[in-house]
Amino acid sequence: MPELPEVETVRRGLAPAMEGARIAKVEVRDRRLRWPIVKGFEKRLEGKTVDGLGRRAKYILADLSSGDVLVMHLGMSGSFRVGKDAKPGVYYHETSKSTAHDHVVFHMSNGSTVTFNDPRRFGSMKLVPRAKLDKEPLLASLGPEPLGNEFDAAMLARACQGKKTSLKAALSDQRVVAGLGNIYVCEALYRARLSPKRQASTIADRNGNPNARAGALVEAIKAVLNDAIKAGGSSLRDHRQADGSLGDFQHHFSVYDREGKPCPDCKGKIKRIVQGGRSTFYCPSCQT
DNA sequence: CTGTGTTCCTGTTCGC
DNA sequence: TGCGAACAGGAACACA
Repeated sequence: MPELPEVETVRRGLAPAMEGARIAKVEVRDRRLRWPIVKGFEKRLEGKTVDGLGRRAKYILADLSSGDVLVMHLGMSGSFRVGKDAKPGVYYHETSKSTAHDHVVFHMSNGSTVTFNDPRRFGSMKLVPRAKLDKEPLLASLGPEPLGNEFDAAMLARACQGKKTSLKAALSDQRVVAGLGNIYVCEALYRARLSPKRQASTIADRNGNPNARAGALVEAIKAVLNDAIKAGGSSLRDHRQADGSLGDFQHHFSVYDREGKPCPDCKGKIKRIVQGGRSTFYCPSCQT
């Protein structure tokens, strides 16, 4: 659920509380995330300063004064909340009276409390020495950042060259382009007027050079991500921003979760199909 | 190597 | 109203 725009929104929400601040204490209330939080995790963080908060694909990266980087992923249901001077073990933020699923709490020296909540526990936290970050398996095979200058039609076409799989599957593959998930793949394909069922290789010629479809797709991806970040991300279900407010990009969805509703363009019915076990929403008449 | 299917998990929604 | 089934989805992993 949290895709690139949501993760970027979360990063921006955490920055005021964490950047330049020292981690005074770490409480791990449940170590069972996607991978167990390792023994010694807390001690390796306590007393260290967060020099900067960055993002790569759907990962948030906290640069620490110790030379470690804290690599965090929200999984599908992960969220952060920022509070002030919370009482340990009582409650951790004003926006919730419950500590259910509050798995990790960072008490910052500036009085802020940063709480990681994740009901489904698909999220993860891992400490990696900065010098080894480029070798980190979680990050090493990620494709280009879609909002970076280096991501263009030529690069996307090359990544899709010879691919027999669908455009939906290709864009969902983090090795092709990093940070898209089910929602923004659907929305980008709609904006580019390309069918999710189209073979991925058809955005390139036989030499891997981009055609007009590749150009349209790159522009659509960048536009939809920028629009979503501007709106503070989407908040399907209960996904909140770090300050507790709700993003509102879901009100701008053209096709996602709109089965049977009219296409904004041709007014035909939006269709839902299943690809790779996941729902795909698209307009069969506009998207070819 | 490539492409596809399975699995982890729990809150929400839906049909009876 | 209550209850079980279906569904949601990021990404590692297994497998053909």
